[in-house]
Amino acid sequence: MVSTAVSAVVPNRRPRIEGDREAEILDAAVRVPADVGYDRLTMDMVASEARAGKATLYRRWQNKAALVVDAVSRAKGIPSPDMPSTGTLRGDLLASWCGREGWSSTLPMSVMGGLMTALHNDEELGAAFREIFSGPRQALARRVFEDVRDRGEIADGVDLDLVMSLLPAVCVHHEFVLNRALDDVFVERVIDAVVLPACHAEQSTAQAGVEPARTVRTAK
Amino acid sequence: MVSTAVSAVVPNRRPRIEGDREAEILDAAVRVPADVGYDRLTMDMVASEARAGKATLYRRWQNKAALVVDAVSRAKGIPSPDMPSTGTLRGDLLASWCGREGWSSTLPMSVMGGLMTALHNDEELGAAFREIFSGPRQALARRVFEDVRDRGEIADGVDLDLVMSLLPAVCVHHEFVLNRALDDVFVERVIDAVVLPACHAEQSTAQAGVEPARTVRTAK
Amino acid sequence: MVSTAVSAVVPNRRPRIEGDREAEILDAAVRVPADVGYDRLTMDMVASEARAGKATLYRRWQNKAALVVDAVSRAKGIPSPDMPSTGTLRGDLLASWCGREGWSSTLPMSVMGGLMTALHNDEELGAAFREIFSGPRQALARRVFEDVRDRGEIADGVDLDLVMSLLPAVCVHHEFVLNRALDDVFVERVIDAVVLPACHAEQSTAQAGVEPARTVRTAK
Amino acid sequence: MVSTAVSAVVPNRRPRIEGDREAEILDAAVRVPADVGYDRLTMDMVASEARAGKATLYRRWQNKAALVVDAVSRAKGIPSPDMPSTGTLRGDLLASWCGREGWSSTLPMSVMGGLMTALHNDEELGAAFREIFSGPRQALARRVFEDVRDRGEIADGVDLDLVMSLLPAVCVHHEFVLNRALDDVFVERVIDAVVLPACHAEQSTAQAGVEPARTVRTAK
DNA sequence: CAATAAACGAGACGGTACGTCGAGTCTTCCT
DNA sequence: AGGAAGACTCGACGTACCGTCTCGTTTATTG
Repeated sequence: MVSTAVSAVVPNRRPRIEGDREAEILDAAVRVPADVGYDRLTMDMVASEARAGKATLYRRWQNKAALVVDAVSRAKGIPSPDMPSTGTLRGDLLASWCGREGWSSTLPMSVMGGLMTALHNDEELGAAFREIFSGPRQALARRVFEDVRDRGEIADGVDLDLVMSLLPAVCVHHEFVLNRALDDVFVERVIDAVVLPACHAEQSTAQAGVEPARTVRTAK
Repeated sequence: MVSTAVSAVVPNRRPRIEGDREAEILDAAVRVPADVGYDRLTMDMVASEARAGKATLYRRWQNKAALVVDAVSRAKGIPSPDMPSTGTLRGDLLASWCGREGWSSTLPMSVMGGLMTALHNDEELGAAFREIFSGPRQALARRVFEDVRDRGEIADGVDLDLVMSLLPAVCVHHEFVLNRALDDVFVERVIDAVVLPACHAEQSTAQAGVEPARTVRTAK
Repeated sequence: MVSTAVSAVVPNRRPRIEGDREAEILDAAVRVPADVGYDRLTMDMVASEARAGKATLYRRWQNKAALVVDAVSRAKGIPSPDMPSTGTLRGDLLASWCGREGWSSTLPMSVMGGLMTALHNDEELGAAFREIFSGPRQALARRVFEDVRDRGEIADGVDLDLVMSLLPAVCVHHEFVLNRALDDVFVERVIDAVVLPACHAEQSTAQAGVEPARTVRTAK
Repeated sequence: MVSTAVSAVVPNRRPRIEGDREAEILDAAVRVPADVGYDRLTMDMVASEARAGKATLYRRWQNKAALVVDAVSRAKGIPSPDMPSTGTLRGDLLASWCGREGWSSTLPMSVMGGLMTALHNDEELGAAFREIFSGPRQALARRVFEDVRDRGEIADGVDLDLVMSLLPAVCVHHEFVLNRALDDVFVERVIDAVVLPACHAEQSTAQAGVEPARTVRTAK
């Protein structure tokens, strides 16, 4: 479990100024690896950058990965939930994904890449990451998409979880698998060519009549 | 550059059975980490599993990541290029993604997660990975999609590269970011709800008249 | 300088029961390490054993070694100066060294071994130790030996300081260097075979005529 | 167990030049702490002085103490067993204890003080120390004393082990407990005033008739 | 009796060294 | 000659303990 969660749940005996030092350390942790990347980042670097003892680091975070997850989450900030609607799904997506505040500006994208290993090896850490980092972002996205559906812009029967994940999925793939730079132009194209069509598609099982999937699957 | 390329281009001094030992080592490398994941895999493990000296490993591969990339590529195998067309895009996709031979069966998905770090930190390695692993798969997919387009099943103006990447993108995101298991049912749903709609969408810039993106972007 | 001196000299602002708490802590310090030895003893152990804060410990003693020196001194107790004479040197030595009250019963001999390091590295601490621990014992011994000499049992010209130190020296060597258990039988043998002969020896420089040390020393 | 013993007993699979690197490291270990003392000496210091990895140190020695014991033993050297007899016990003792080659020159006396802790806490290490360091010295001394006894210079019934230990005992006590510098003059005085009288004393149980120890011990 | 200020318990903190582990290199021996 | 075996350097990891510091909380003396 990551510290943020812990300090929120467990009422520490001595509240202290509460999270004071923690914040400084996380800042330092983000400051340091901006240029080095996750696994060239050492705990000693963070410690000396924050003028902290390593013991202090390990008292609050179980290990390096946990600290970095926390630091990255803080650095990216939780997207402001009071994002004003632009009236259309297209507008909302562009607003939240493009520009200085958008996903593209996720400064430590390289750091996230480095975390993949740890996130997959340590189930608990992965859970913390999804809770702290992905969670709020998904919640925000879901709210946006629900609003839009309620306004009738999304066809009935469309799997909200799926369409919601399209933009992140394509962007992550673009960045990590294809190793291509992400820019606003690309994001816009994806929205127009993928997300909106998926939202407007008739019920996704409509084509079942054309050709049953059974055939293929039984073939294997 | 990774060994496969090297050993293909450079005529090894000692002809030997040619690549014989290499294959054994790669097999060992896949055998070992099936359960441990990339960074719990050590070179010593591979060496002793293959009954080889570490020096031998480093003689053929520049480092651990290069070896694992090679091993994973071999293990997954290059998809057979002579996949018969089923007559529809939907059928072709289901055929190549589902079942025992499909993406879902990519055994060392956990290993790939571990490689992310290395792929991002080492540009050369990333290139090798994309060439050896992604390359053939993308080429195959491209051939399929081009065939389909030539048969008229994909609207004009659709960005082939983009729609081609949709299925992998969503699957990778599902597995790595959401940490959910991939199965044939999910793949089928994605095909129906995302890929096909994107293929049938009218020219992706058509909606520009409805509402110019400019407006929104300037708004932020 | 060690606390005992300090607290005696400086009139504490708040008189309190005066030294009350100090005694409790020293007792705790002796209680704890009975089985662990000096450097497996931690200040936290002492603190929690005494239900005291570490700050309290460091307010009274400069460091761990100072505390342990004090604790050991107290534990051993200062030998009662009113030891009755038995009429012979042999009797006095046996009386003060053997039995339950004797040196052999110096419970924290293992602790003393652990102090060696600190005593040698920290000159000030060593001085305090010699003053608090060795001092009173030497003074007592000196009084005994002087009495005995006055009674004529020790030859003139014998170096009192030297013969005084023989028994402690041999015992310490036995225990620490040879690592053999000390018991009353051994102490008695040393008295008879070493201490008494040295006391009865004619003037120790008498043999200088026999063979001058010069010869050898110049030889080097 | 300490490395010397190990490498002597266990026939290493690969003999190597045998002890090559080990010797270099021990030299470095002695070079470093000459001025700092045992516990200000760190493994990293030794490692970097010897241009060795810490892992190498820990592969050969179980811990810091074991390494230092080995290093000290080597540095002091095993006393040459072919010391020529001077014809008298007094001469032999002076020859072996005084001068540049003597005990006084035991350079790392401060280091030894630091080892006391470890020697007492770690039984195995203490045993190794006594075997490697004390052993040869005691053996040499025993040979000298036996020769002397055979020549008739030591009275019958004298406990050789005891008189043998007198000089070391008094010197160690002088140095460690009294914290006084050891010099040749002091050594000579001890020989004359303590060792020789003990050697010439009549059978050590002779005094039993004078006054039985029982009396005193029952008195307590 | 209430206010005040020192001393206190608790324990977080900076720092330093420990002992472990893995990557990648280098050496020795064997076949 | 080339490879297996494995020792080697390097450097990060996570732990332990020291001695300092900062909290709130007694506690005893004062007003």
